[in-house]
Amino acid sequence: MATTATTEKGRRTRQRIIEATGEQILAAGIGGTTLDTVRAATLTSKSQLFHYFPGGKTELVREVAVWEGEQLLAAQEPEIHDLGSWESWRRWRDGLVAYYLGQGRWACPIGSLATEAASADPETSALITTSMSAWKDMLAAGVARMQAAGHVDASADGDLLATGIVASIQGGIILSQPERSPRPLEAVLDQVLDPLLVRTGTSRA
Amino acid sequence: MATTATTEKGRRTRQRIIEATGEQILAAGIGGTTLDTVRAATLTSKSQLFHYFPGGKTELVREVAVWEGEQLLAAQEPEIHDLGSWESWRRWRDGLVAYYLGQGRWACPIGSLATEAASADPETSALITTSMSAWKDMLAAGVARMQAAGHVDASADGDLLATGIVASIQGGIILSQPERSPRPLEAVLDQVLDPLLVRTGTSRA
DNA sequence: TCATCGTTGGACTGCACAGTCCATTCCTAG
DNA sequence: CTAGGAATGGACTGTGCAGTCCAACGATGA
Repeated sequence: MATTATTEKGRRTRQRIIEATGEQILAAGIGGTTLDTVRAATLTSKSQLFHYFPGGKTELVREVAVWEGEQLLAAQEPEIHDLGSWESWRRWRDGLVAYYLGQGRWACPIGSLATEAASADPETSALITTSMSAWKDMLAAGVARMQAAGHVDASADGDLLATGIVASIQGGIILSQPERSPRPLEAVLDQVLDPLLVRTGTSRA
Repeated sequence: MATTATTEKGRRTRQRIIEATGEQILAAGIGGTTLDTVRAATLTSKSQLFHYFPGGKTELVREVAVWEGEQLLAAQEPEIHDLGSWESWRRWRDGLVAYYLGQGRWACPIGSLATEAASADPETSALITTSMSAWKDMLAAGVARMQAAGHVDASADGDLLATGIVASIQGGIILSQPERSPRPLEAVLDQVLDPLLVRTGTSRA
């Protein structure tokens, strides 16, 4: 498999294709993204697309899924590695909302891929699940840190809580999308983060 | 516009087309649903599709969106009109999970349409928003009933809470989908319903 | 019984788009 | 400066699919 990327130049071209495709998918969905529009946006040719992605569109979409997954986590640095205090959670929350806001479009690169790929390409679907799990695990680690610090009930199921947070983000974005407003996302995030943010030292029965 | 449905027979055919299309969209997405597969599934002909839906696939999808919106609310009867007690909320919650479970596939007819249509057809997107809002409003009314009965803080923002619930459902399903398990959905639902179910120590086994 | 309108059948058109193929240019090592 | 592999250009093919068109069938009222 020495085919796909050998030269530095080649790697950059390949990366350019992935990123442009990601943007188009975010804006128009997988179905609304064609190899021709990608080609136009990247000033490449058809042969390059198949040179770097022999598996065609399917493979390209998969690479996009992986890339977006990494980007999403990267966008949450450095807070995602902290999350050991209420302040850190809040900064993380604000940063996340800002990230989606900066996206221009109210859609999660991963979430939108998830729904569309689920019924089309199981392998892409699996990649996305991996991303989601990694994300959830980092949040769960944060919850565990809160518990270790005694800020949160040790009896709470951190994994379940983290799952709820991720789900809330996804659902919040779905509702934010048509409204073109961060409100729904913020509303649901605040609700689900409540147990982490609210109890300033005192626990709520 | 007497074109679309005059006879009883015609109306039934039209409805059959809508429902079959809905099923296919749920299973394969809008992009994965073609007029030919719909034609095959309904034992109709191309001309019938365009006879009943002169606007073509676009119009058909819109009708599906409306229909699914109604179905979703209908599936929550009669609890959705109550929601004045913890028990009612719990029954509603269980019924909803059961509904999605019975769907065979972990996808919300409305939610999956939402993401895919958002970037393709603004009008369909608007229809879905309407459905979502109606849904949210009914839940908000339930919250208000809980408040009126003194079961929930009167100071809570019912509309925001309802938004959070809907968002949680959508997000929960996204995560439930690849896992093929109701867990994530249940996890997030329980978290967001917590303020409604937990208060004043009664119930919540 | 005929006339009219709704319903149905299915062949046909046109296009958008994934994927193929070969020719050409660019880069770098030797 | 040259040979070979990588990178690029772009014409071409095949097909899946939305949408068109016309011809036939069926019911209902006059």
